[in-house]
Amino acid sequence: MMRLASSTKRRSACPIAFGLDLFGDKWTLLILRDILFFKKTRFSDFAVRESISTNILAERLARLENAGLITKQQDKTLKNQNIYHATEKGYSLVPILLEMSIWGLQHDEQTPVSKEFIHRLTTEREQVVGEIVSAVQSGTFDEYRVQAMGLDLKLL
Amino acid sequence: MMRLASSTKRRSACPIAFGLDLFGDKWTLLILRDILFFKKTRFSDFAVRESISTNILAERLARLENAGLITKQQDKTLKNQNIYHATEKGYSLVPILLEMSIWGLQHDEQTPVSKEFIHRLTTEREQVVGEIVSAVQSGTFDEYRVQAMGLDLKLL
DNA sequence: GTAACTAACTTGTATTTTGCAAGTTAGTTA
DNA sequence: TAACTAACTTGCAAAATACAAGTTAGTTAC
Repeated sequence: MMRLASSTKRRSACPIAFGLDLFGDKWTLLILRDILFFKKTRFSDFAVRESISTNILAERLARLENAGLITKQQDKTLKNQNIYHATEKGYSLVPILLEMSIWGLQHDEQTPVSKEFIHRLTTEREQVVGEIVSAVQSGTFDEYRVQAMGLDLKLL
Repeated sequence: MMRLASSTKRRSACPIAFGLDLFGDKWTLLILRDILFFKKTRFSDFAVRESISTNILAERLARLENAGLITKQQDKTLKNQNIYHATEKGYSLVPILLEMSIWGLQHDEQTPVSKEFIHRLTTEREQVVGEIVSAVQSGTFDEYRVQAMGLDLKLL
């Protein structure tokens, strides 16, 4: 009942509006967070923490694939499962997600992240960002969260 | 019919989700764009380009004020008008908006911004970001857009 | 080989949010 | 003082979201 050439809607020539037309909702960036930061690959693993509805998830994944941010491929051995990966265009959203993470960490009074880490974020920001990017790239972000950010694994 | 302590909804401990709970929609960041980048101050000037509905605008402004990102004050001389300004917390969203702008400029094939500027954005990113921040701070962003980005004033 | 199981959706429907048009109101201008 | 205006508010149709349940191709256990 939708999914046109994606060129249908275009509110203005503003680059921010352009982005928001694609990911300006409560869910899209959380799905991308899981794909980009946590290397999740399967339908049933996305935005589980926030309990996304499966119909919304399916719609967003289709939209992201359509926009060229992610790819969907059938698992070679387990053919009833699909594997989602970010494309290069998808990876280009990392800086936005990083800034949003930093902002949230600095303004969420209830964050479970350690005060020390948040302090480092303001005093040695570039250093910390570098660490996060490295951890994400090497696939050790989960460990980094526990060790550097003081998070409990149970908190996901 | 709403507007509770804003602590009502909280999907997860994720800092990105924390941000999205506040500005995860198609309009909030456009209003902040106008306040932060274009120094707009009045109700009827926000997101005009994208023709926001007045009820949505009113609701978002109330939410932003409630969250401490903007302030609302009555104009001293023209008492039928209100003036909105960003707080320090509001200004802290600039990095996110900047990243979103950069992303949009680099991926919107129909952007009216000059190819030269977009090229500079990839080759001398930090330099360009510095220029933008300076232009915004000095209140000359409109001129900067015309001169450096090759935009027509009519495009707003 | 077949019954139970499961990942990945799809469908139906109630609820919420958004969009659009029109109305209101305090304060301003002619 | 009558016309005008900024800043909303209200009413309602349309779209998006949430929640529960159903479907289906493919996998696993026996």
